[in-house]
Amino acid sequence: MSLLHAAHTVEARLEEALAAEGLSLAKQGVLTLLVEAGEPLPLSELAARQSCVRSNITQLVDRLEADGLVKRIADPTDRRSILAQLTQTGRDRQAAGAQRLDTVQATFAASVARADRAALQRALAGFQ
Amino acid sequence: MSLLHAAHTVEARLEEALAAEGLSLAKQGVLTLLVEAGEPLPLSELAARQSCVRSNITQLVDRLEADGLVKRIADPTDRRSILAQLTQTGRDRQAAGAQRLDTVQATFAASVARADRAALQRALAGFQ
DNA sequence: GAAGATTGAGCGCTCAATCTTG
DNA sequence: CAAGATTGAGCGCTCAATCTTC
Repeated sequence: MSLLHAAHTVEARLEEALAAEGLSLAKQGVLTLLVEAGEPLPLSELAARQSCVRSNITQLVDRLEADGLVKRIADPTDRRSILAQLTQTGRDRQAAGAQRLDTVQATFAASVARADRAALQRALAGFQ
Repeated sequence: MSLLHAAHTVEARLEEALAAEGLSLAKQGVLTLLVEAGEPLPLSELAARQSCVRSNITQLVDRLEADGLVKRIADPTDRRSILAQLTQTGRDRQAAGAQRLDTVQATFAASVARADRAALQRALAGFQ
């Protein structure tokens, strides 16, 4: 139960760090998927990988496109599908965001005693 | 980092359990504060105890009132203040919700090895 | 002026309904 | 008919602005 409280605290700090780049965890998540893929991805593929609903991605990409971080392009192989393509700004911003996240993550990791780390991993894995 | 994922999983299950009573974690949180207080509370007091913004409580109480679980009444000691008062339905529903939460919580607690419990508590506390 | 509550706008998420293309 | 995307409505949350009361 303190799990929810702890997660809320951690999430708030990560959001705060990303806000310095004009990003959010949701936006950074999509940008990172696109960077890792190395090519444009269909919106439905993004939804599947984020295990969320398609309409969520529609709106998220709306905002990413308004920010100039992503562009919608047609899928040559299927006219129903729409691909999300990173812009150069999007690529740069993702890298900056990842850097910010790493810093915060290191702070939290340091707060967990070495002896507790394995137990924490085990316990969290058990919740899946 | 798997912390966020685990918390999301747990939260989803708790929400699902409360949905069976037409409740949510947010609604149950406010109802529980009122039950524990044993008397009507000012909206700003609810916001303070949930450590959230006042306008959040305004809208949450709007929905609770629409559900017939809570009533807004005037504060006799301060005409700026508005008190949230439980209805009988609200009291009953909170008890039912608490029961549902206990069940789910027991399930998760059982999934954590006894040996890992102390370490988990320590680690989570360190995140505050 | 400061503290109470509310409103409007926006983010992130869900669901149900719709429209186009396969 | 099924799969792609979108729209509209709603929950839960934040912030900035407003209005009333202290």
